[in-house]
Amino acid sequence: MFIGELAKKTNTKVETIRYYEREGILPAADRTDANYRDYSPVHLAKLTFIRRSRDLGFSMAQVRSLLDLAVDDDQPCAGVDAMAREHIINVDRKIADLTLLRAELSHLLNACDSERIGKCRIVEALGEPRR
Amino acid sequence: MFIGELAKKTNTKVETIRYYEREGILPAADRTDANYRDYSPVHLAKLTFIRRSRDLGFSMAQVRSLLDLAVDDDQPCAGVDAMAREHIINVDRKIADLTLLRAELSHLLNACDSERIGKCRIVEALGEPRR
DNA sequence: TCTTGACCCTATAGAGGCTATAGGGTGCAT
DNA sequence: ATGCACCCTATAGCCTCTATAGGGTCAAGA
Repeated sequence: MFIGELAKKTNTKVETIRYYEREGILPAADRTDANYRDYSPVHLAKLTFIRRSRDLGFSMAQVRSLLDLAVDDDQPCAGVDAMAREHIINVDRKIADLTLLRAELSHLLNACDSERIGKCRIVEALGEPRR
Repeated sequence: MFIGELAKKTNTKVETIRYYEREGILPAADRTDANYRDYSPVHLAKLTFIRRSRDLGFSMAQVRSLLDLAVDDDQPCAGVDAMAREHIINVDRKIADLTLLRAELSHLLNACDSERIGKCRIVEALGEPRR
């Protein structure tokens, strides 16, 4: 399949796919006589993996090491597991922060409804150094 | 406090602080006779807020607008109200996204039966197109 | 057969948000 | 007075894409 089809299937911009190839994160595809990239189902799976990992908030470097871990059949679980675990901690912290911010924002709305502008404490809500 | 101390306290690079000042998102500090920036606790809270917000995925423009809400002079209620409402929608969407992501990550963890080496399905799971 | 239009190619530049480097001043301890 | 860690400005570069310019390829239709 050509790059456009791969792009559609993985919901990725064509330019981004070429960028991934330049970065060496997606293996180069075979070329047709007309020098078109010709992708295989393996590329599709790998790119899907990359995109999904990026969506889940892993950095390029992390995706790289996830891919490396995937190649090594011996101990993939421990490494991948550890990365996911660490990531979950971050996500939980973010959800907590956003919930705080949300509360302050809706407080602001209520203050407004009661005709008196309340003090906005959004900075106070998130302005404290983390415990 | 000087810029280095502020940097340490907020886990921010000195260069980044100066960048925020140039961008007008963090107010300029007073200067000492030697032209050193001299920061107050107010700067500390504001910068902490900025960093947290950025970490939560708000763009610079969004952080700017959140900070505008915090200017507690009597602004026209309607404007503040509309802005706060908009941000709440945004925050709710972020919370929903992260909650989903959290579920997926913990699903990933479950897919890893670490007792059985070589049977890790995390990698497979990431390579599947999204249902 | 010739043209049109959707695709493909490379190379390069730009955006957003930092981060690093060069070249130099400040201030305190030894 | 000499180090050394810190501060200053100005400018260039990095990361992850995304867009643009300038140009080939190919199937379908006039």
